[in-house]
Amino acid sequence: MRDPASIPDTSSRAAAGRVDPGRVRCSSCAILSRCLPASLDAAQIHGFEESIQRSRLLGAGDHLFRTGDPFHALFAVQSGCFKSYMVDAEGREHVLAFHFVGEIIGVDAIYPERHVSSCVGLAEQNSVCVLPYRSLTRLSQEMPQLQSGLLRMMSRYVLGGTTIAGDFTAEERLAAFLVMVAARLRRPDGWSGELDLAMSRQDIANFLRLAPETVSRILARFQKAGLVKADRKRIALLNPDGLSEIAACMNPYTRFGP
Amino acid sequence: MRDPASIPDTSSRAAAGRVDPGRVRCSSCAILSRCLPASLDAAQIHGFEESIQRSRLLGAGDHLFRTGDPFHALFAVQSGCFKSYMVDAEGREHVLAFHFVGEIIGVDAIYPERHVSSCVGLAEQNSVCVLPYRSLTRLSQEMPQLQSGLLRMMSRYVLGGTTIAGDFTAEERLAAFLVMVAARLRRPDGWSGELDLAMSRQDIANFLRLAPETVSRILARFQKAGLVKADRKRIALLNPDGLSEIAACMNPYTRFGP
DNA sequence: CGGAAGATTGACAGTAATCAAACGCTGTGG
DNA sequence: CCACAGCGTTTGATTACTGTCAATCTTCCG
Repeated sequence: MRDPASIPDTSSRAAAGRVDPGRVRCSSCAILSRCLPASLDAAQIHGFEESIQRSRLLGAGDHLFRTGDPFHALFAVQSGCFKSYMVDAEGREHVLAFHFVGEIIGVDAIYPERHVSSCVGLAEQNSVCVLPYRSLTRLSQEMPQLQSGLLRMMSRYVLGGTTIAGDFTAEERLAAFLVMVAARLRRPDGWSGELDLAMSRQDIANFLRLAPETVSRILARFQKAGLVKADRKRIALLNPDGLSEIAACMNPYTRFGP
Repeated sequence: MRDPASIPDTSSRAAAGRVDPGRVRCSSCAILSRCLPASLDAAQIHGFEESIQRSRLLGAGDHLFRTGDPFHALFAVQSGCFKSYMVDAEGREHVLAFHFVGEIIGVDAIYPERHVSSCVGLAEQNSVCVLPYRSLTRLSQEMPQLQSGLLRMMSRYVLGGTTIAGDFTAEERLAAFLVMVAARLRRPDGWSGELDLAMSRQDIANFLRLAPETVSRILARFQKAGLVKADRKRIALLNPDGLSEIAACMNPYTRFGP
């Protein structure tokens, strides 16, 4: 029933970025606690809802935006997983970030007022809330909590960007990646210890500036050491503490987190 | 007259972070056009001045703050140059960023409300304006331009952080570094083409995740190719276009800048 | 003049990339 | 139902970029 993976699926469902028929209702959203309006009170959340646009649905391989597109809005991930990447002059792909549920996409485009990166959905189904930037800044003028939330959110992205940038070994980076993804995928209502990654080995490699073969090899090494059990995109963290120890050097999130 | 470089100079001048006797006067500041209040009108700048604290003077090796310090304020570099860095569990130093005149320090500490990195002055004399964070957010509520400026500034840091993070060769990273520093050091009133770097080879290496020997070697290679003329901390860019070409792959700043 | 710190240059080693091939899913078509 | 392509992943062999170790040189001060 599905098109080949290499071709964006636009036949059996609406075109990429289809507008959801229903309006956005933050107050009844399952991920409100992890989203931008989390710090607002009920009345403010209502005002927030009024200002944001409907959500967009994207299949695997559908683009949210591409390098050079004008910047109008931030996006909050409602479901699925996204990848921000740039292709350089030599044709190499550099993955800048993965975006999980509750995270905000597009902050790097505020200053240039244009998207410097491209963003694509990775999971079978992905959806975002569209947060028009003008509305956001206008609302922030009236809602100190929203302004504060925006600044805090952006501060996290500054921190997150420099985390993987450091001079670490391949093992350290991959261990940190697994620990970090586990932390960001963890739901408040418990966690089985098993990750279902939406991204390919190639994507992971491009994010960690490694070759895909190296990712496979290190994953095999981790498995032999009893740290993980990796089966394709299904990765179980058997010994999270062991991984954290390998990644001890980085991850300021966990050291100074909330 | 100066103490050895390894020992913070606290004898011949006041202690690190000495408070400047005069109050801050943004309206007559030489670097206003490159600083946060640039987008404000005269009346707003006056209000801004009232809210910020006096400036702090730091000698070479003096710390502005250290990992773990509580976060109270952002800092705007008035003169000199600063280095933000972290020391990991293995004792390796990772330079997160260099901060030049007009740039803002401390944005990564907003979210954790604690400094995750340490920040040290590199030049002989360095000074910052202290921008208490509470005052900034309060002012931003009244001044849309200031809020906008804050968000734009942070967006740049998100972008800047991911620039060097990519998978590039040592040559590409060093070339990009030189081009980037030149761009950030350039004054509106022309530029001689000569850089006077405040940081050591070791600092550059730690920023670019290279060994200091590699920095020296590549610099020698660039010199042999007629791209630069390097004499210790004095580096002349003889062929900026050639360097830009080597660094073509990165630097979204220059591709999508203002 | 002599010592110390940083920078440079050289020799060698190691980590990760590249090249190459085989494997295992998944979906297709006979 | 099973064979076969197609793609991503895994594994192996080799290469090479960059790091490490070591020595020399320069500059700066005492």
